[in-house]
Amino acid sequence: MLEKNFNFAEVEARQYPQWEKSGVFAAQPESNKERFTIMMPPPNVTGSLHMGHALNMTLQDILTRYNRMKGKDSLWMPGTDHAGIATQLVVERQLDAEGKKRADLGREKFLERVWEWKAYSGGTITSQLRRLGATPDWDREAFTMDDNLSRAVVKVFVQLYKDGLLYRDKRLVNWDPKFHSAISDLEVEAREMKGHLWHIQYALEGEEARTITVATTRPETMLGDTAIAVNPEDERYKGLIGKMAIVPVANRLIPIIADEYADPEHGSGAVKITPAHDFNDFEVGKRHNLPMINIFDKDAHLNENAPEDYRGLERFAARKKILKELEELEILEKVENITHTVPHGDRSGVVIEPYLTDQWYVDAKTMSQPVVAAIKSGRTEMVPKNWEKITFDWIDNLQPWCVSRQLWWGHQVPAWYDEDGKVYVAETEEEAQAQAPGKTITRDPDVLDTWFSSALWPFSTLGWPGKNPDLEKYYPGSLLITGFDIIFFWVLRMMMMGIHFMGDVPFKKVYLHALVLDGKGQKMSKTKGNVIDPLTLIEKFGADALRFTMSASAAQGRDIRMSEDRVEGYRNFTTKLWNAAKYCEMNDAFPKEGFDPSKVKNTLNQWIVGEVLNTANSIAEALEAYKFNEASAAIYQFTWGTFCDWYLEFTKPYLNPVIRSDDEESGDSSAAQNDIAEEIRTTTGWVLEQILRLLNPFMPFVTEELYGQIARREKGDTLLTAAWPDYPKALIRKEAAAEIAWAQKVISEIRSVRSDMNVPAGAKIALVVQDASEATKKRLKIYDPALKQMARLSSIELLSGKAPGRSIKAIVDEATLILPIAELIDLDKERERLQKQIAKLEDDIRKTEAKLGNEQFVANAPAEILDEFRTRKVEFQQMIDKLATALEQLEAA
RNA sequence: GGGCGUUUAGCUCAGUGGUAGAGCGCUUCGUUUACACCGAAGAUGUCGGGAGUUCGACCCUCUCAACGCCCACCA
Repeated sequence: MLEKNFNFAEVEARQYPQWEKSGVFAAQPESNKERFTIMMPPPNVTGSLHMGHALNMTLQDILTRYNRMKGKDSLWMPGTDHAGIATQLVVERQLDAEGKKRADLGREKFLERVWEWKAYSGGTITSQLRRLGATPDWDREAFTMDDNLSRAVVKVFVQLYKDGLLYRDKRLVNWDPKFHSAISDLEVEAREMKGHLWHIQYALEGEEARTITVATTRPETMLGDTAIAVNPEDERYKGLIGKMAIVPVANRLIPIIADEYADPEHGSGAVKITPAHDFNDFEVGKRHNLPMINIFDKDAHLNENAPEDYRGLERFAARKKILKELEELEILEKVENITHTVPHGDRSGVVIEPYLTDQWYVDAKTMSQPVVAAIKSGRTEMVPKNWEKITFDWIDNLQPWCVSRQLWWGHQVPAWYDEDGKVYVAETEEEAQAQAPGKTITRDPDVLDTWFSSALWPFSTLGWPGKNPDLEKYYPGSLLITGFDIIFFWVLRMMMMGIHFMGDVPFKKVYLHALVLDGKGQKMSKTKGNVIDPLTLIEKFGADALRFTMSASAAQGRDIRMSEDRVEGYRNFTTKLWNAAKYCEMNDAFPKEGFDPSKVKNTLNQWIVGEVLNTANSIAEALEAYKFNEASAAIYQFTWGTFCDWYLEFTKPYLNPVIRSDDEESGDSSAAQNDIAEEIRTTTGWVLEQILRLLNPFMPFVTEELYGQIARREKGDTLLTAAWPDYPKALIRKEAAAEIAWAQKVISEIRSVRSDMNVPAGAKIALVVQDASEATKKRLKIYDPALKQMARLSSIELLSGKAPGRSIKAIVDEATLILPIAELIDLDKERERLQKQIAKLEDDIRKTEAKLGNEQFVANAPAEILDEFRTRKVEFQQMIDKLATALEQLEAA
């Protein structure tokens, strides 16, 4: 017997290890089944599960399970990422707490610490994925710093260097003064801030009375000025071009140059040029061969290129000091309050400094051209489609990708330098040495951007650069599911690398899902303290409920607001299913071997069997189109709304002898009734089993448990290996569906009337049908037990001619409901109800008539629409007539 | 500044060129042997404003507004 409630905690803990042990998560490279490959976006190895993962992983697991059931050889490749900066930061913080710095330990010891931390916390995220019920091929779990993946990184680096797509260059980078490292454009976050625009007068050489005014938001950088630029068309300054100005405080001479970059409309029209500390100025400087004076050190403190009393000052302290000095010199012409965007490090949170250094760059622009082609030709398709355009726009403005980081945790750059600074790129030190005979070489201390190694994920995890049969079979992947927030960081870079090294796109489709926000629509973040922990929800409502919430919320193109109410609602759904199964068990309604759903005779059974097919089709169709919300809605609606609310209720009278015994008029022999009951039991069991299969990808735990205990309680197989139902079209029986629709309508109407008339719940009423057609009579007979049970009727009587005077009627097709218990009825209320209904119908008729009276409509509307309007009108009129009769009779009473 | 998205029932959100939908919440009723984490019935909307295309617009076009996100070097 099933327990009273679904104990999800117990079931989850018991089921998962069994699944994993059974080995069905594993791909089957030897099989010749059609394959389904999906690469898990590797989470940070030392991280823990957040809502975004829960969404992302649930969707992947649903499709993996679905495809596995469809009989495909499914590879869901799991793994984790070393997450360079993030992980190094955590360990540095730990050291900090011990009062140490990473420099104290030295590189080797520090890396040992990081590996220790990885060993300690690295299992968290993967065990949490198991809690969620995810079924990737764990045996293949990869880590971006595994030996073979690291080999791939080196190989790629060297090859790109040889191909001229990777090079070392001295240019401005986004420098993070806190991490002492370069970061990529993508890791810079522009934050809007209040600031000032200072107008400063620079004196001209030789004519100290004349000045030229420049405007700047960063006065401290004037110590590195090497020119003033004015627009060549700017009449105000034409005469000054070629003259020299004096940088205040620094007392250095700089030329006044003409450059289009200076916008006469902006500021004073003259702009100071600081090539070493501004991206635009850098370009201007290159155009005019200006010297580049770097005035900062790696902490963004002023260095020896600044006047002596500024050296060592932090940049903002320097700003204060210089402003004070300018004021004293009375050359601070004015100060404007402005809001502007200031670049910040997305992880460090400090202001990013454009900084002149040597770094390694990937020629992303060149490499992304084939990516554009692949997307345009449809070799990789993005879902939703609008991301494709955004992608193209981004690629259009692509800058070289700075891939070196001045960190220790990561893949060390495979480049060596000799005493003269000449660089040797090679896979090993021996090879590098061979290129530099007789020289002493030292390795580049920098490591690569985390995303460099994850860009190789689709093939490095399959054994590349080795010759691995897996690579042949599973590349390119069928699908990538990830959040749109890492489309530039990761998706496109995988495409660049995949196309370059594998000669083919890494995946055929990319499904980009939205972000998970908190209940108020805010991004979840630790600093805001609004993070909802998926593990908490799993503990409270079960993994199935959380998974279903994720799936049901995943409409395309919209962020998801996470609310606990919704999870609770789907927890209730698991309970509902559990109880339905319990009901089946109580009624011996189990699936039977050899049962052929297309052979059922009873209308109810024919109908439900067709509904199962419709539902299965809807789910499959929705999943193939990545409409997870529609798929979820279909199975939810069928299970609860169709199976539980209607089918089980409809069939109860046939299964329950107590209810059936007071039905003596149905005319069926008890043998025939037994046959019906038997068919219902078998069908019910079959439907339950289909629900368990269809729902399994979404709610694996509860379905597996019920499958084991009810549906396949003797054989002990599992849904993991069960086939996705493939039904014959013959299951659809239109006539049966129409019959049941009629019965549903009758029952709903009777219920509605009962309720409106305040008939006490316990009181049974009679349905008296006047002048019924033969078809209606037949139907009434077929659904007699169901009508009595579900609409709480005492009897159904057939009358011809006028109904008894003191009765009240409501209309259900031709059926007339008569309530002989006049005392129970509030006449005024009933009159009001009828009048209201009539008024509404009359209004509907007016609208319909107006429509049909419109010549253009009649001329242009398609036939079926026109017909619909005509029948509609007739129906409305019939109902009004019947209601009017009822009202008449009411008045008579 | 550029781009994108959103605006539908009290809340969270689906949705389609042909008389508006779900879940939650709310109201009323209900201990009928699966289920109160339940069942039945019900109320609530000029589908953001305006204009246009169409026989017909919540859906297509334009425009305005509000909110959100992304991108951007304007000193």
